[in-house]
Amino acid sequence: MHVARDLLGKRLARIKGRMRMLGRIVEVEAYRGIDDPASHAFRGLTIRNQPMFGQPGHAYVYFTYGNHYCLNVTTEQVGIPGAVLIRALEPLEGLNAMRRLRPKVSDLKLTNGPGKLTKAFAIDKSLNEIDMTKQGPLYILESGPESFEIVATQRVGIRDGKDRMWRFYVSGNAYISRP
DNA sequence: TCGAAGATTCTA
DNA sequence: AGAATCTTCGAA
Repeated sequence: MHVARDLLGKRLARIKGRMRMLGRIVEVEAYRGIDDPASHAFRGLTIRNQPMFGQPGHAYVYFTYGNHYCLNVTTEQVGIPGAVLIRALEPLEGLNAMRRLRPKVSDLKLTNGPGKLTKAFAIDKSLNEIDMTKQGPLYILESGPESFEIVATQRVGIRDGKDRMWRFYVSGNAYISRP
């Protein structure tokens, strides 16, 4: 599947006019509720994790380490927390805009991490809770038939919950955050 | 109200 | 290997 970003480029890194960015989802991680100690929802509902308890198919964007936004897509029915963290994309369209937003970085490193791809796609908390199942500023697209192997590993950057193999990536893809 | 940690990234 | 950087959370 793909992530699409449509923006009107109002002096955003000097991008003018209508701009569209597209990336293929090549790495994700799953997060759940009170049964998942690595999840933001582990200790119940808070202001930050509210979207995780909301409608499925919506964006959950959070800010971390004082610098970075991370993009999740919610997965479960209302009242049941769950989300998928988008960890890496393969850039497909709008490469020039991404290069503007992440200067001095090779194309391979444009979107190969959760904080990097939000920077390259100009995603911040203003897009929190947006419906990603419908065309709009940020949405998910079916990518048509593809053939690839999926690798499952431990999730990255967590303390607890390492026993779960809930990180998934496209085998051999060059845009993975780490091998 | 305050202290600590964090689903990270960049630089040395 | 270590700093940067600030929001969110939970305990006091």
